[in-house]
Amino acid sequence: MRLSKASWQTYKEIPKEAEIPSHQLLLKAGMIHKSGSGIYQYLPFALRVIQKIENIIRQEMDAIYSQEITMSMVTPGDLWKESGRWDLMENLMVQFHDRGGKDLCLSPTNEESVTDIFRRLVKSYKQLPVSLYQINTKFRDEIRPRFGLMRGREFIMKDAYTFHADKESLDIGYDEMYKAYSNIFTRMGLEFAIVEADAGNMGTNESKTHEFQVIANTGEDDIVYTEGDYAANIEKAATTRVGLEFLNNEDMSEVETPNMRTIKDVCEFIGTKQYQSLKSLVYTAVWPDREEHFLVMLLGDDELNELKLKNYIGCNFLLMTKEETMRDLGLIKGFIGPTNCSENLKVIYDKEIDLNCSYIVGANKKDTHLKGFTPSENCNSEKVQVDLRTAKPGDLAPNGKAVKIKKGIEVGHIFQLGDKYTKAMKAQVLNKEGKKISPLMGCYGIGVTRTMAAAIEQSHDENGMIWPISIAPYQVYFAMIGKTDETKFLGLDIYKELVAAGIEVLFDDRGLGPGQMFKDADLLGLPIRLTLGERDYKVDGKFEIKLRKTGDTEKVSKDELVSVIKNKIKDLA
RNA sequence: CGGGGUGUAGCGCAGCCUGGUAGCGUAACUCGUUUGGGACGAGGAGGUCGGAGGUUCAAAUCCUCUCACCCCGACCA
Repeated sequence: MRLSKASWQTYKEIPKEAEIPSHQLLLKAGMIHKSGSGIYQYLPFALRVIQKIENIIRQEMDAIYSQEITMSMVTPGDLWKESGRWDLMENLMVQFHDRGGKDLCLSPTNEESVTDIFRRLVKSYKQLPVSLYQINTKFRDEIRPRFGLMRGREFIMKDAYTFHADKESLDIGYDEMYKAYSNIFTRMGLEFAIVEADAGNMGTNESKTHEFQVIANTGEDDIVYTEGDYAANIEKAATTRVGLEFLNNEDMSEVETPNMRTIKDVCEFIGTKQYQSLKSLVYTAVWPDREEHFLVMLLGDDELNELKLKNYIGCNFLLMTKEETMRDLGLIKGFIGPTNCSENLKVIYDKEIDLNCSYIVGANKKDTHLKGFTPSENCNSEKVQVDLRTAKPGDLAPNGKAVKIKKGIEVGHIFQLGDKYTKAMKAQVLNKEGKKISPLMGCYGIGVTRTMAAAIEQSHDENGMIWPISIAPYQVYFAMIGKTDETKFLGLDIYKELVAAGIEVLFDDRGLGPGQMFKDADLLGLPIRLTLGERDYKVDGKFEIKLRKTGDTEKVSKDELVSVIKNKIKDLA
């Protein structure tokens, strides 16, 4: 592309709404425009990145014999009613109706559509497994869109779906997809981690599910990992603590703790370690038809992992219990404990708590704590023990190594769905015995536009983006400095020669000052910058090649240009 | 939805407290000089001050309502 023919505008100042590097740089480099909250226009250079990402995905999907399809973005409400998600996803979906009053929605995901395709297409186990994918626009009316492309409402996603006769086949399909995903993100030049994840509403507890996380400081997810062989999303990570020394079987007594509402205050006052006390949290679990209240007990210096609690309870959502409800349950805020409270309150202990040891807890009495509280002796309610705590650095992973935590951006997620949709939508096939079975499904997503943003988050500097060559909008930024016809002809010649050699070149023939071109080049972050400077060229007849990532430069003569650049491209790949 | 914040030219901001009819920087436009890190000079253009209502002789400014957007939480590729 010649910039003199292109529509491209960069900016010196960036809209204040952009807070993270990818959002700021995409706007500054004129690659995207916002058209509404969480909705963006992709301008030419962004589109080129997107297309490159898509093509890598296509190649890797093709390699595992997944077939590309395109499902409609608008889907009929009837399909969603069959699966039961029409009402369930009401808040996430934009729902509307046509002139005939028929319900429609903008697809936030496509399990229903693909299952519908499947049930019309496949009648026999002999046709299994089936693997289909699409790369398409999704719309999710997110509660809070943010960070530009990182969490948009409209975004591009690759979603793949597989159908299998049995679990064994599903596992094989899942592993293939797992490997394909590894290849995809590796080829994109991204540093990423594959982590054990929480299945959320998508699957059951036995379903395998992994997330692909691009490592970046601005990531929204915490990844708990050890060197080598363990990585899990903090939502899921089940680690254990080390070096705890609990007190044994003390007698229980009341301690006056006026106005000491934090564990820190109480423990300092009594002179114990924070983990020798128990933290009491009150949660209300909500189902469509009922509510239940829970008292969650954790070691004093641990934090609750709400997702673990929600998964254990199996409710629709979880709320902090309201103050008046707490009063009804006999709980005094700041001094809550598992004694003297209502029978309507179910007590759950975190698994790190040794029920036979003694702790400081709230006494459910104003300005009072209990010392020497031993769950097995001083509490008559049922003692349920579950892993509820949030993993911390230094904990031990299942492999016995101490874990660390780093930030990640979830760019891919693979799930085993089971027969949830095939059952609900009666997508059945005949097995060998001629009996109807509901095939097992897997679903596999990649956030294409999010991946573009994640690549920037991972790789940029104060001057702009630094693209991995496999997804850069172009491979080479060719800056031409000089105004004489001679230089212009030379530049155009070189440009044509490079293009003819199959190199992707962005030719800056705008005739701007060198500073402006270099600033734009750095901002756009193409891996290789080629400069034709009239002044220098007259002296030594050479061009300059500079690498965006390292800043290394070298001088090259005209005849070597194509071969040197081709080698650089190879080195960068 | 709860909490916090912002809306004035494409973008970044000042003006608002103490009402008098809008300004700075930058980008974009024209002319000229510049050409290895956003260069300089000159000229011109661009705004229903988010919207509605109210107070007032007079509202960007004060009052009421409303909308949009951003940030913190639940959601997720």
